[in-house]
Amino acid sequence: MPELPEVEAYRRLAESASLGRLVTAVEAPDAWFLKGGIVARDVEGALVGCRLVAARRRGKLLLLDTDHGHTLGLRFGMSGRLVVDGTAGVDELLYTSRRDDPVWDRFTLRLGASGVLRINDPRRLGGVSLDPDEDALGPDALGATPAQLRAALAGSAAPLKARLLNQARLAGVGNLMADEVLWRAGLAPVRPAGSLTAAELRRLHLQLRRTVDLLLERGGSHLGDLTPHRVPGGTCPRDGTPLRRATVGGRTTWWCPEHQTGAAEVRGQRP
DNA sequence: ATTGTGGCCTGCCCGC
DNA sequence: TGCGGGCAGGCCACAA
Repeated sequence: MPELPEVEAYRRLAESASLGRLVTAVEAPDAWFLKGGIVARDVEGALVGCRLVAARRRGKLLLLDTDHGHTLGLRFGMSGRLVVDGTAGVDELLYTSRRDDPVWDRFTLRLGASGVLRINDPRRLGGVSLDPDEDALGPDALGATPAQLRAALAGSAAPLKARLLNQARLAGVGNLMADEVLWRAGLAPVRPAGSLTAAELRRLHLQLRRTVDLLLERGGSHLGDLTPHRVPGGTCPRDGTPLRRATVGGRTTWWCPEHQTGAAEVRGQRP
């Protein structure tokens, strides 16, 4: 499930392997994969004959800039892989096939005479857009300042985790990383987002930064310390308490009821 | 406005 | 051995 770490790996791959190259053709066999009301001809018209000049990322959105001013936006859903000239951006993804079946190539750029940049996405949950509205996304989770994190959470009655997953508020955190960050910060996902004390906000910011760095280093959002324990019967790797499972913010959520503190404890009560 | 829900899509895994 | 039902989750439309 590509979250920030995977998409950053894709960005680095695109940057190292595709910049400066000429787009010679576009293959978009799946109309569903084109978002924002565009058709294959639109993408061709915007990109063929251009060179790729920058590979940027905002949250889970990969942005490829061209020298003619257009920007290609690539989304990977949970099962999309970026492959450039046969090199995949990440080794494996959780919750999807490890195979690289050509029929799952949903979008392809031909680069130069023989190069290929393509999205291989078994479940078609990703998509491609032209000149996407980057400011529809909040600040990137990588490098978000304490003030930006505070602003993303302030005044909200929504569950803390739901707010962390809201890409318009903070871009890049997905389900697994949210559980990992909250576990590390010792905060219950069901806490109202706006209920955090200043000390808790500092703790959350610190652990967000550390977790993003760690998962970037390890190379995947599924490589956190909590992830292996997000299974029936799983226990907290910190204190051994049986983990709790519930749907929070519409997603399967696992947390430790012992050390991830809830609203009751904030008010000085023990559950 | 904010918050919650369901559906998209399809491969994979479990239990029968 | 094959089959069917859950399940996974990023994102979006829609409802309250």
